[in-house]
Amino acid sequence: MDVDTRVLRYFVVVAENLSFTQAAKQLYVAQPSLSRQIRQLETRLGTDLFTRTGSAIELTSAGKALLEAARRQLADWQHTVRLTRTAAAAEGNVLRVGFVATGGGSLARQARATFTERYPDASIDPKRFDWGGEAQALRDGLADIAFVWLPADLTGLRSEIVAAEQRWVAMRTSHHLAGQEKVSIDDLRDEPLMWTRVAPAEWVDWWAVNPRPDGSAPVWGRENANVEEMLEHVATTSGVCIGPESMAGYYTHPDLTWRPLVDVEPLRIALAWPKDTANPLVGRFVEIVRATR
Amino acid sequence: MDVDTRVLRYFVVVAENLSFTQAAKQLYVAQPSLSRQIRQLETRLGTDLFTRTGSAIELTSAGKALLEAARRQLADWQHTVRLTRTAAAAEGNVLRVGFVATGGGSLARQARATFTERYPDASIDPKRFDWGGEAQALRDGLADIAFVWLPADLTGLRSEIVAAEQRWVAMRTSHHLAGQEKVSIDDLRDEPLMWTRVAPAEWVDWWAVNPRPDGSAPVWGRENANVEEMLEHVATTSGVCIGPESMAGYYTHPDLTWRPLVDVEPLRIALAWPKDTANPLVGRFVEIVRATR
DNA sequence: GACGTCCATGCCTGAAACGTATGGGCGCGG
DNA sequence: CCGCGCCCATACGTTTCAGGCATGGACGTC
Repeated sequence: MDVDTRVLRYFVVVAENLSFTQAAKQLYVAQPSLSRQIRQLETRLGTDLFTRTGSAIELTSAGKALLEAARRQLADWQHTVRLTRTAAAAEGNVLRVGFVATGGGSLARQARATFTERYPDASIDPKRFDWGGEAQALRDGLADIAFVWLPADLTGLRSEIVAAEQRWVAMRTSHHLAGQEKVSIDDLRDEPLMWTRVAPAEWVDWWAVNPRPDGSAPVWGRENANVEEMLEHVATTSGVCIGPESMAGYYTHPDLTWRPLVDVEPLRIALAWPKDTANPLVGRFVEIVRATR
Repeated sequence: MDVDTRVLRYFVVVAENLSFTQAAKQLYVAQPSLSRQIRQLETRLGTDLFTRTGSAIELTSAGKALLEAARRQLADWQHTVRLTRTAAAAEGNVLRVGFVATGGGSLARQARATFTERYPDASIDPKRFDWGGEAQALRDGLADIAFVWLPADLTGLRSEIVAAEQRWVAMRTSHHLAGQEKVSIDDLRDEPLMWTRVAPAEWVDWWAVNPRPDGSAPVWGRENANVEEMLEHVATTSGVCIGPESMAGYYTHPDLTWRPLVDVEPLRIALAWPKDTANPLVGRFVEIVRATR
């Protein structure tokens, strides 16, 4: 009997919520579609997975058995995808280094230089991801190792903090704060702040310093998925954005002015990689970053 | 990334044959469809699984990694399906006993009587399968235990031989061999013999006594999937069929005559069940069959 | 008894898998 | 050297199915 992992995901979410309606919202599908998928799964298995007593639903013993197994099955498949993707890179003696925007900054560049010098047969393949995407990329096998901006979900990964950077603020050059030499978080009280829906809420709040020291909430500006989109918004609207110091150096722009944000904690940058990796270059890169730091 | 187990099966067969064309024949799909499925899998993984050099194809290292994992994944899923289906039966205190045609014969009937007497809260659910389907039914979780006719593929199953039966021949009452009291395998040299494509070739050959003692091959008659279809053919054509002695007693028919087949080895019947079963009734049934034998 | 909540069903649409037909590259033998 | 066969890729039409929307029916609550 064949099955799609999508159906298994559906089943797990329904079983965890014990509600088709709630699960449908969580999965961004319509409730009837979900009902039909689960019903079809039951038909093909030849046994009911839920008891439907009018409004509420409950797991049958078959459903309980499948829930446990489906979770394992999904985790195994994710693992398989990662190993398969990694195998190709390892074969080609390539190390895919994931990062966001400026990633690990100058530390990353130095480490790369040392790496290419010490291992001339190997090559580094930098992979840029959208906000908050580096950690998931490691789990999905789209990168072998990554410079991860904290906070981040590091489940299933090994990691160590390798750098920290002061946070700076970017604004239009004509912005009234551009005249100051440095900016306080309190100065940003009424400034629309760029944000994203592609990263977890925790990530967004950390960058936005939400809540502010005085307990207030930021004013939210335009939504974006990555650094280019963000800076495009900053250069063309009245909003501002916060980024690490290296961003001020790497993303210069005539219409853009960067100023240090003095009274917030700095960005911590971790080097992270999957607990089980088939790429032997990962360990070597970690060594070099450790020595470079 | 989602995937259907069907695609994984496709990939495994292609990888084992190292040929899209051969794999397509084996999977009963057209070759272009197979090519597309694999190509899509590669696209979604973001890495090639085969190197296509004109005619021949070869596994990449990513392909090798996936092959191993996909085999495991498919085995795990089959296992999951079995456990899920079994859970429902175990919950209902039901033991699904698989068999083919007359299955375990009188031994099975006696064992069932003893079982229902000793465990009045439990119930036995007899499940009839087509030729050669009992063993696969155990692996698929469609039965908890089965009387399996040998030869059969018992991979993944525990089993013990519990009975043997003389083989008999059935023919139309007007058939010229119906006059004899017993039949020799040599008498069947020119008689069209019923056969099936739903069971493995090894199974069919064993029943047909192929090759015959004199080295010849049987004359093949009508194809069928189970005992009713087979006997329908025998009663209405000039062909004959071979079955165990109990079949002569359980499937009587005015147009049908059964005669013992004297010079062939008897049918051996095994009691078989999955190595890991969640149904506690399995062990009890095994005990009873052992004591009954 | 009216209303809200939740799951099931009917109908339509769009995507994707499948089959048939065909094209292109490669090797082999005449 | 050319034709032929083998094998994989591509093109196109068809069918199947997942998904969305609208709606019905059962149950609980106020």
